[in-house]
Amino acid sequence: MGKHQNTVGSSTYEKIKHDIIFGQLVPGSKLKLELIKSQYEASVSTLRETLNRLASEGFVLAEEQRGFYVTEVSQKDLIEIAKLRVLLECHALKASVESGDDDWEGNLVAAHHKLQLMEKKMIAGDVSEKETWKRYDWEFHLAVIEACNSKNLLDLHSILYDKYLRYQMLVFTFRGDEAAQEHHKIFEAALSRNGTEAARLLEAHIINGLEHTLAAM
Amino acid sequence: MGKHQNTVGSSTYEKIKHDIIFGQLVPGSKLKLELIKSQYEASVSTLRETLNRLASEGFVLAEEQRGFYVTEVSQKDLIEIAKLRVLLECHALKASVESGDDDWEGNLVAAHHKLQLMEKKMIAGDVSEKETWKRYDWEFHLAVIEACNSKNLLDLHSILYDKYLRYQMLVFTFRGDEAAQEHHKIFEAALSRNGTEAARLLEAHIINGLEHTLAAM
DNA sequence: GACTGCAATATTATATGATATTTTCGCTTT
DNA sequence: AAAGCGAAAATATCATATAATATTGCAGTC
Repeated sequence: MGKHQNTVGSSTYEKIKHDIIFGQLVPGSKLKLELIKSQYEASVSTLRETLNRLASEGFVLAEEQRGFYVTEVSQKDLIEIAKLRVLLECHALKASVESGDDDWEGNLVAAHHKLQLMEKKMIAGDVSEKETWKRYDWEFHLAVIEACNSKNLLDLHSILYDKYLRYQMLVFTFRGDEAAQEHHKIFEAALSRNGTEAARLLEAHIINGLEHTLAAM
Repeated sequence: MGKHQNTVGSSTYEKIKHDIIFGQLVPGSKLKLELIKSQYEASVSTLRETLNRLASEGFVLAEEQRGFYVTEVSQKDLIEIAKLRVLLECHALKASVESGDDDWEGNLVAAHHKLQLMEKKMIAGDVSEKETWKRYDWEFHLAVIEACNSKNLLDLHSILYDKYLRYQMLVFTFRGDEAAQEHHKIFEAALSRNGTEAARLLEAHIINGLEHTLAAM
């Protein structure tokens, strides 16, 4: 399954989104078209398409007739996002745990296993694979809620996750063993179909991450 | 405060979104660029910007290298949207009722009053101002939750409301007195700062609307 | 005779550079 | 200071060129 050929549009979308989330494009900075044109090797129109998409997802601010800006960050915004993530992700978790089938379980076990391996590496001091860790964390959280049976909910969650991630990357300090244990407990509760408990643990996990990030801002 | 001059981009965005919500553009139909170019009097680039925005909001499906389509409708999708609206709007309501100040109350009273007037008209048989009714309904629901203190939440809600509205318009049959009474009860509970009760009523209101719409599909 | 595979053609989407508007900013004048 | 006036810079829009997909028509095969 080769990754399918990319259009200029979709690959600049990925690149710019990535650069916003990982802090290469600093919050509040102006995205002058001529400037980023050379940086991302795409024409003005293509960039405008991309920036419009990112604007409606909330990563970019589009000011009518005066250009595009990387969305600002603030403690208030982070708190809002964390709370929304709790609301949506816990809701999805409960639904998912109730209706997940064997495929769901298999996927979840695999995702947890991979995440755990990566966490061990990072706890041991190897922080070189930040991006892979991020992907595994994402895949784990997605695997838990994937059986929630609502595409709309998963789509919203995906954007919230990325916004939350952006704040984590902003202050990047790995929470280490603590977060790993939380993941493990969520995993166990979900697998034993204890939705209420899993949701409680997930909420604590997100709020702990929030406080960790807030403290570092 | 005159409505500020519109760019071609933002006005075609409004128009196309409107035409999707109100059914002028039929679900599943292809949005061929050359065709809609003449229809909306904008260039291909401008249209692509617009369609990309609508795609990330979920009103349009963008299929890489094979164009844009009006998002399909389905009962499953409607149910998902209604459930999400319950989740987000009830949450926002409780927060709003807890922290709303005098301005919030004033706004809410005004919005409810206008909606009530319009509902009386419509119950009396005048269905000519569908669009105005829609706006007042929106303004009322927004007024209730506006003090929730989360821009992120309000933004998500706004899109969900429009998606829900699209289904209502699809089968348009006014629920009349029933809905009007529900609105009134929600209003009273919110004003008397009974968040739990107001949320319960709001949930019932949305679910009743859902069932009404499902039955008519 | 219907079906499959392939090549030529037409249609459509994507991407670009050029042009028209609008905003920004420094300079002058009051 | 504040307001008014350009020149410069940036954004918004467009028409066109390029690349991809869909369609059609024709051979060869079962």
